[in-house]
Amino acid sequence: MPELPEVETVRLGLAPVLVGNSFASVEQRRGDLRFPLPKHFAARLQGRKVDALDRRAKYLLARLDDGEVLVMHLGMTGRLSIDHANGKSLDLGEFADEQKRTPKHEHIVFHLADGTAIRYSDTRRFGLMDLIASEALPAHALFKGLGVEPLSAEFTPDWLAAKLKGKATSIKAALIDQRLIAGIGNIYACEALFRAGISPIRLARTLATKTGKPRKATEALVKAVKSVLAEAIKAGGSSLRDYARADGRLGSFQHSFKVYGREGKPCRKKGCRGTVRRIVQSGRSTFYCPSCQR
DNA sequence: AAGAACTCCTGTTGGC
DNA sequence: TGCCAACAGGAGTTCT
Repeated sequence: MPELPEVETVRLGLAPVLVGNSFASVEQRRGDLRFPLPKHFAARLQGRKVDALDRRAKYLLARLDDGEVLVMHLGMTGRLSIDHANGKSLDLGEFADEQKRTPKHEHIVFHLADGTAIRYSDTRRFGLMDLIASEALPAHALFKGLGVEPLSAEFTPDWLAAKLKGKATSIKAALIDQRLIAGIGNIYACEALFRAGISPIRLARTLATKTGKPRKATEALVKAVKSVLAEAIKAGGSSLRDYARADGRLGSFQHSFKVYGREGKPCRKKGCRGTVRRIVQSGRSTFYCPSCQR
């Protein structure tokens, strides 16, 4: 579900209410999400102040005043929504009387000192939360293997070519491999490849020369990845099924999709008469235009 | 050891 | 209408 732009949008929406605030209490309605929640989760959060809210890949990192970090991953259907104490929450209206504030898939509620509540719901429960000491984060299993941030200055054609050199997998699979580039998921991989005019089936190693130097296409791909992610963040992410911003508003980047979810529809590239196709690569749908993506 | 397949979980959708 | 298979912004684990 949420990829880098959606997680970043949630971070931007959450930071103003969370940073500088503290946890008055935490309601934990089950013992696990994808994995068991950490021992004494609610108790360890109680009274802690949030010093900063960061993002790494698709993880949100709430840095606490005791040196621990509240790590959150939204999985496919995880959703954080702000429930302002004064006035009604935009997200809660639908649950009005019947299910009185305990919707079926709302698993955790963070009650903040100022009366605001932050509600975490996750239908499929592929999300995760953990509490990890700040200094232990880089070496932690969840983080130590993560690749480069695609919007950072580190992500360059030279860097990418060096990583793709000799890779036998498809470029699409390489793009969503979090050990290489951290934060790209199925949608933005498809959209970036379309922008760059590169076929998702193309072998990753063909994006590098024999000596691991970038080609024209490598440069186009880096540019495409950065631009599609930046534009998606500006649009507040993409809202398809479960994703909404922390304040309940929807993102709008789904209206800018050129290939994702458009199987059988005409290619949107100027002058191209192709038709968008859907194929399956390592179990995930890939959408692309066979006529203008080579 | 790299790369692909399988797995977790629940809900929705489309075809017969 | 009902039933069932396919599919969904992810990623750790297990196979080949």
